[in-house]
Amino acid sequence: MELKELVERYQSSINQVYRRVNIILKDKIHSDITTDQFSTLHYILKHKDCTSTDIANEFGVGKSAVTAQINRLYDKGLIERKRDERDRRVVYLYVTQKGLDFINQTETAIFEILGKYLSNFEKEEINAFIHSLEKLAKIMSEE
Amino acid sequence: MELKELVERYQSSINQVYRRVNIILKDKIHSDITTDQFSTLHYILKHKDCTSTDIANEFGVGKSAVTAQINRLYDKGLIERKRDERDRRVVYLYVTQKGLDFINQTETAIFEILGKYLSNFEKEEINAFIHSLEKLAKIMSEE
DNA sequence: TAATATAGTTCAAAAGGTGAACTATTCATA
DNA sequence: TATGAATAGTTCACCTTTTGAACTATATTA
Repeated sequence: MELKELVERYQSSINQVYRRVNIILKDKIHSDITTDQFSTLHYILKHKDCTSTDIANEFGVGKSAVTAQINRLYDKGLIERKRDERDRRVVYLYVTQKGLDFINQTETAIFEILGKYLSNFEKEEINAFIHSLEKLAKIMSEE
Repeated sequence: MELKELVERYQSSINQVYRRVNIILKDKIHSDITTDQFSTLHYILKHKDCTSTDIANEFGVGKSAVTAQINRLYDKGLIERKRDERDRRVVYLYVTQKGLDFINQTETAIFEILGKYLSNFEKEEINAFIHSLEKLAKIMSEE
C-alpha cells in the first residue's frame, strides 16, 4: 500500500530531523539547563496564563512529572507561579526576566544554525513546507 | 528579520507535531515497552548490522546510555547480539522474530492513525512535504 | 450541604542520561 | 614485531525525568 510507504518515509525523516535538532539543542543549551527543561520554559513563554495541566496535556506526561519539571525551573529562578484569585486551585506560570534573557540568548544561537540549514531551500519551498507543517500540527491538535 | 520568524514557526509546529505523535505512540505501544525503547528497536530494524556506537551517534547520547537501553530490549527478548568474527570488539544488533512481530503490530496501529491525518492533504502536497522533510534530514545528517 | 470533580503536590520506584574508569581488541609505527 | 595509541563496548555512581497512586485543597452540582 502506498500510504504505508509515505507514512514510513515521513516517520523516518521526521525522527532523524528531530534527533539532529536535539543534538544541536544539547550542544547550545547545556550545562545551565536540560533540553526538556528548555522545552517547558519555552512553552510557558509562548502560552500566556499557562498551567501545569496545560503542560501535562501538551507534552503527554503526568501532572506529577510537570510538578517536578516546574520545580526545577523555579529553583533556577527562570519562572514564577501565581495563584488564580478566583479559583484558588489553579496556579499560573510565567517566565521571569532571567528566564526571558536565557531564552533569547539561547534562541539566537539555535536560530543561527537552523537558519543555515534552511538556507539550502528556495524561499518558496520553505514557505510551502512550513505551511504544510503548521496545517499538520493544527489537524493533530484538534481532537 | 524574516528568517527568524520562519525558524520560529518551523520550531513551534514541528515540536507540536512531534509531541502529538509521541502521545499516539505512548497510547498504542505502552505497557509492553516505552517510546524510547520502541525508537531504538525500530532503528535497529531499519539499519542492518547496527552497533551501539551507531545508535549513540544517531540519538546523540553516550554509549553507556545505549548499553542500558540495549539491555532492556535484550531482557525482553526483542533483540539479539552477535559479535563480529573479524573484529571481536564490535557487537552487531538484530531484531528477533518476537521483536519484529511487536514492531509490525504496533506500526499497523500507528499507521492507521497517521494515515488518517495525512488524508487531509492532497497527494501532491504530501509528496512535496515529505520530499522537503527528507531533504532537510539529509542536510542535517551531512556534517 | 453532601458528593463529586478538578488542580496541583508528594512519594517510591523505574527508566534514561552523564562521564569516568575499565576490559578487550585492533591499529599503527618505530 | 613489540608496544603505545585508538576503538568498541561495559560497569559504576550519581543525577534527571516519568509513572501512578495517594493525598490536600478548592470548586461544582444535585
